[in-house]
Amino acid sequence: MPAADPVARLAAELGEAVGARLELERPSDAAHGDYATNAALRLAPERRQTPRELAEEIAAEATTVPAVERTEIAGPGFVNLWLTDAWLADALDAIVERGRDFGAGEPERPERIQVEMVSANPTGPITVAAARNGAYGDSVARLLEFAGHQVEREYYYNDSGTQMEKFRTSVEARRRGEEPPEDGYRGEYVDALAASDEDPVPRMLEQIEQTLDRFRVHFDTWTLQSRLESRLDEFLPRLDTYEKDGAVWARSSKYGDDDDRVLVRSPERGGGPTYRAADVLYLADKLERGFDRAIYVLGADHHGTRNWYAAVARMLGYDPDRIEVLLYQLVHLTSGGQQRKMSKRRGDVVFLDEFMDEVGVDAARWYLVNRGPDQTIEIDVDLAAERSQKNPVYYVQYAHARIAGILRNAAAEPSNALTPSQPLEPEERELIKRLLEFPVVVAEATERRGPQAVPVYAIRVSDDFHRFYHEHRVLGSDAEGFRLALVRAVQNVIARSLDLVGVEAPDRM
RNA sequence: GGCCCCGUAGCUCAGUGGAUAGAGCGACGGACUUCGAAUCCGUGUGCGGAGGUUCGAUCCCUCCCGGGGCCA
Repeated sequence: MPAADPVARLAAELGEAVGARLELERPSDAAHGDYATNAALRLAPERRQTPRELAEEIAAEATTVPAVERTEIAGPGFVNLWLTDAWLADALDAIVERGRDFGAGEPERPERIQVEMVSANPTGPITVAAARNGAYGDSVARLLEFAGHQVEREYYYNDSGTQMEKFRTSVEARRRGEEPPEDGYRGEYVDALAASDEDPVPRMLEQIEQTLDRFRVHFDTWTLQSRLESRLDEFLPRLDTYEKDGAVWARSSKYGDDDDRVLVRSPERGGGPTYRAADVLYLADKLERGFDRAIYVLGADHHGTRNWYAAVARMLGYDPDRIEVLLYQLVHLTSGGQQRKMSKRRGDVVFLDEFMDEVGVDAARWYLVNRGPDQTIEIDVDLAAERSQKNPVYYVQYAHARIAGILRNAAAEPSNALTPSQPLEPEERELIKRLLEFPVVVAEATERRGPQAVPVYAIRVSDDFHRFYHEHRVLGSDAEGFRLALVRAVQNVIARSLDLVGVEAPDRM
């Protein structure tokens, strides 16, 4: 736990007084105090005491800590704690002190991490499905950076496979005024590419990069599959392989995969390396480049590759824990209550650019990372496009803009120093405690690779802020200086939360 | 047939061992002479089913039912 986290410090202090490590959580019901601990329930068996007895002892010890105003034992053995206003005011100071870095991690050993994402072959514009990959992967990357790691984002694509051939053939067919082949690519973008004589692949890549830049996903490196393929001969001897039916197989089942896999096709089948061979080379390439950890962000249809990658890592003598495969489920769009088709083949797929045109970049990012990766997303495009109170992304942004408004109107020097309200108003206490959750929220979101916790949290902060704002004035109040510090801290946390999921925090709306 | 994901309010979804399970949308009613009403306040229904582990299960385990996906 970072030392800058006041709650963690308090938990440590209490733990010392009690003689055991304990955790504090915010009870769902305010009647149960500011914080509560279940330490008595956890420790009762090993201490051979009843939970209630132990809770009595813990509660008694806890009152020796200055921050604790009073305690209460409840339920089967919870210890509920009420904290002094002074502690909460100090905690706010600590938050303000960190500024926009409040909640940032300080890992003992920062890692160098590669996040490879999107990686759609340049046979067409980025789709909404691929955009979920980018929204998810980029948010995980931002979280890891905020946690103190060094992150590089990479886009990998196959510039030489059969799909690329098919793509080029399709464009060429259009240039001759013909229909693309049966299983080829079609659609307005193919016609547009056919209108010029240039190689369509670089142009497509350029368009993809532009789209993703607009989506605020920026890549450090772009890697071509063809660059790796030349190294196959170098790597085959390092793998556990055998020949069967004229093909070269990896004995991956021995290393945890479900089956053995073909690396080089038999001469009758063309004799070339399979995409699995490219997987091997790419995985080795990543780890050779010195990343402590290589994260793959893949659609759930690739779930079978998890065991395969781990097997490859083992075969090559790498720690498989350095490889991480993050999977996410599909995206469906609905508008007017109707589900939109998402088939690429039929050409009725929704492209990310259209989606952003329709709902805006902020809403696009928000709605694509708003749900857990394991959850199939259904986005109501009509709602997402609505710039109103109905739309949570604007609800959060509005809280930020409202605060910016207060700060604009504030005099250079507050009318008084950081004198808190006496006593603290309930809305102020709630708001401070909410801000104090932030380091835990981001740490867990990072650990679980679950960025959806961040927007969910941002809504709660905004809730608490709007309620505070409605009840109390900042400017001209007896606690003006204190409240200015409070709302500035809220603004910082909202801005950071939004930034972690790639959404802007406007000062005006 | 094997594997993966999901099943929580009318709808879309949060909630990965704690107390009386939350939010948005949809519905209805109320609040602006004051820092931005894109705001606030109020009104309702729910953990697919059956066992098990645990002081305690929406959460972990097993089986069943239902939806989606991948492979064969």
